Amino acid sequence: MLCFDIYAANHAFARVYKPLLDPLGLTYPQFLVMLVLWAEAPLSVGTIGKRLGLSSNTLTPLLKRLAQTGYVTRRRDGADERRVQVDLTESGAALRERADHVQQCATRATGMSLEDMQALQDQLQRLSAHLLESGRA
Amino acid sequence: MLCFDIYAANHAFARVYKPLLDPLGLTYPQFLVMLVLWAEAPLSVGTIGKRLGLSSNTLTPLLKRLAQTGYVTRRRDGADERRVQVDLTESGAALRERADHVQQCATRATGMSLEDMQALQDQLQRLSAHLLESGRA
DNA sequence: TGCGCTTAAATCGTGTACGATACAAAGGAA
DNA sequence: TTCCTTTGTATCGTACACGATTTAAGCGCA
Repeated sequence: MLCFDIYAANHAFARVYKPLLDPLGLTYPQFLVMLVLWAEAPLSVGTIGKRLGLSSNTLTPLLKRLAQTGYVTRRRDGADERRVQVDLTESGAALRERADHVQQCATRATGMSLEDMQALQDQLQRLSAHLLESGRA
Repeated sequence: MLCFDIYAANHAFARVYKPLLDPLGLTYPQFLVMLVLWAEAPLSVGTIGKRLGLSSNTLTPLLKRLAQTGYVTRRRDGADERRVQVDLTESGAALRERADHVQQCATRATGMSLEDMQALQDQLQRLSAHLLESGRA
């Protein structure tokens, strides 16, 4: 079963990342949120959720922990008081360099060439698109 | 990032399976455990864990829920009282037919040919093996 | 026989995930 | 304006996932 192998690969990645992320004070999902913010910040809770496929019920407590750790700030958008803008702190932005090293370690751990990795990513993206599409039908 | 795409694909699968599994009274992880048991039963808690990469701290409550639903039984192994043998009930074994239909729906939802799917599974299995290997080094 | 080491489950605390719901702010129609 | 609907977060309850610890059952060896 394909779902089985993806489940296993996801676990395997989480296990590779955990010892690398522990010194940074990040969990694996928190790291994924930071990846999104390093690419573009500030972002609203909802926008982060769209990028990761998560909703506020998961993100709100996660972001509160990131804020408590001191990597992000959360404040109401002045223009639209419904929105909460999440931004990087200086400390959160500075973490990016150390995170790059984490990525390199993780990439090495896959044992794959960059071309194979890119091909696999393309396949997975097509797969996800198909699965989500069929969910709406 | 590859980890990102695998994370997304795993979520996408969970979302496809949820509406299919709800009528069966199973969650996605519970379904994975049932897959293992349908392939071979009875099995000890530890053996199920090896197949799925989970330990007793996750499996014990999950198996208790499966037992409460009436799909499995849990009893101490007479030969080795440390072990708990998990076996299918009549109802749990009978569920297999309905589950086959779920698998067909999910397979269709991938939008992939059987050959492509097999190739992707092989890649993922090699990837997981590499990741787990590098974790021990 | 007895002592210690290992192994198998269970338990505990923390942190995701998610459906359902609540609630306040925004935006529109009468 | 007033009401109604939509939108963006937050909250609640249930169910994984996992590190750390606990407990009990084998097992080995002096």
